[in-house]
Amino acid sequence: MSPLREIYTALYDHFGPQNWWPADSVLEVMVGAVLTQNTNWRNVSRAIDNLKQDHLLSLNTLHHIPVELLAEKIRPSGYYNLKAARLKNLVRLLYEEEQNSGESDSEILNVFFADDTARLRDKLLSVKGVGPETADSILLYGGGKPVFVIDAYTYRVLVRHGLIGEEADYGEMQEFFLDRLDEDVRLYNEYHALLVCLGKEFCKKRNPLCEQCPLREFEPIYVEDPV
DNA sequence: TGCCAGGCCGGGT
DNA sequence: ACCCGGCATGGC
Repeated sequence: MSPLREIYTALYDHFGPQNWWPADSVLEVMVGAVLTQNTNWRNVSRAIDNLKQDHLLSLNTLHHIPVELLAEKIRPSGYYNLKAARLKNLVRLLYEEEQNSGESDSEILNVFFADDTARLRDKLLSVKGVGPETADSILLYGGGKPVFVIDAYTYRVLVRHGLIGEEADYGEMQEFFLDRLDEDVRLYNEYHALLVCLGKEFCKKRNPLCEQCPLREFEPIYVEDPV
């Protein structure tokens, strides 16, 4: 049995189902995916609350709001000038390319996601400020596509348990999972969420030994230069 | 108090 | 092809 399967079971038994993404709409998933870049979710949550309170969480509004004002609203999420521009870039892809000014957000987004996954990924990656993790999060958690999301925690877990080399890049890690797991959106969803859950509690940069971690039985190796 | 957080881009070598 | 600094708030 693949260690990936056993690791999943251990995480699931320890943390239980995560039912990601924490959002009320597909658009909120996409906005959250940008705002959470290298940022604690607590701060992202505040920024999204600001947008909701001011009724700014719609494609039309986000498209027309001045970028400076948007930046002010998402301030708690950090890198706010950068992220405001990135959100505008992403919304422009959805709002203008789909040319559906008369339709609702959900209709526009349904049309957007009704496309080949690989082509969707390319479209998302063409947006300045959307990299592989943000694109894949949007595909999996927003569009329900069978894509495995890799992040810094995933990298740490794989390296610290000797499953992959330190030089592994995003694509190699993604391939590592896809080669060893059945194609299953539900599984991909829970697996990444569980890895993040694990990371927040047990796999931060400074505690490479993870002695209390639910994965301590899976041949953890000491990493001299903590990744 | 410094380090860290669910990255990504652009410039330099 | 790498490597690195910049981006920025809030929690512990």
